[in-house]
Amino acid sequence: MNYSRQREEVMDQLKLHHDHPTADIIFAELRERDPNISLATVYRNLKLLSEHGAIKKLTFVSGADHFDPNTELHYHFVCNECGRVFDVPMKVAEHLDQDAEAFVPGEVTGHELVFYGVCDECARKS
Amino acid sequence: MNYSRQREEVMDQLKLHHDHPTADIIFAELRERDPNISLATVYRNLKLLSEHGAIKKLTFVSGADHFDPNTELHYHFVCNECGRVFDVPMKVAEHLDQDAEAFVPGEVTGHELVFYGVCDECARKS
DNA sequence: ATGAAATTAATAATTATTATTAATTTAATG
DNA sequence: CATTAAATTAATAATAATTATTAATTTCAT
Ligand SMILES: [Mn+2]
Ligand SMILES: [Mn+2]
Ligand SMILES: [Zn+2]
Ligand SMILES: [Zn+2]
Repeated sequence: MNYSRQREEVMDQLKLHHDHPTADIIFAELRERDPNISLATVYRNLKLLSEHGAIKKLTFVSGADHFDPNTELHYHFVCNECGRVFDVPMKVAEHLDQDAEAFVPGEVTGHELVFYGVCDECARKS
Repeated sequence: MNYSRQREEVMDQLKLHHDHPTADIIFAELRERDPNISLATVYRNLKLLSEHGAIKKLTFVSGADHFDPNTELHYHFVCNECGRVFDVPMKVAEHLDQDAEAFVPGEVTGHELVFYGVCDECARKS
């Protein structure tokens, strides 16, 4: 993987976020500093970076994928109203993979845990 | 929600599955018995049925949504090679929602837990 | 400096899903 | 049973998210 200015920009911009942005958000932000960068370039580099394990792709029940610069195993909370994605800094249940292994026709290498609910802000509105 | 023959067919066909099919698989199967059923009808009814809680929509890291006639809370194992989705009949960790609540800016109403790995069949092939 | 391989911007294509619409079906009511 | 308004359908168009194509540019080992 050669160096590219655009890839570095994508990585740097994502690292500024703690709110798990989508590709189009990163694109919109980069466009302000680099008005020639292409949306396909943002998608391609987010894909490459996640395939190389430099970032993490997060897929939830609907809409576009989200991206996380934090590749440590940790959990997320998704608001069913506004769709925002929050980190859940609780202790990771490492034992889960072993627990599951006994019930699975294969080898378990990891897990993802997502909590759903309504965030305080949305609860206040209704 | 009025009765419709097509909706009943979608529900019945999904209930025959233990392998979490996608909309296009249900469509292909129904077409054999009912050659006039439309793909949009399958999508619309899967959406309606899951909104009414009669079935469960499952979204994983890539590709199309999967559907599950079992609405009880339970976990899944996805093979990273073939993409197949297996049930994981381990005990459900009900306490997780309460554990998470302390770390979350909102109210947690549920969670989804997905295990990833390689199924035995795919492991044998490589 | 040279040149092969990698990357880009622009755009086309693809995939999964939802929306539109005119025709048909359902089900409540007289 | 006949009437009729609302729900549903098949067919198809449209949309949203993402990936592929391509010609031009950039990177980087030699
Ligand atoms: Mn995170
Ligand atoms: Mn299941
Ligand atoms: Zn919210
Ligand atoms: Zn497999």
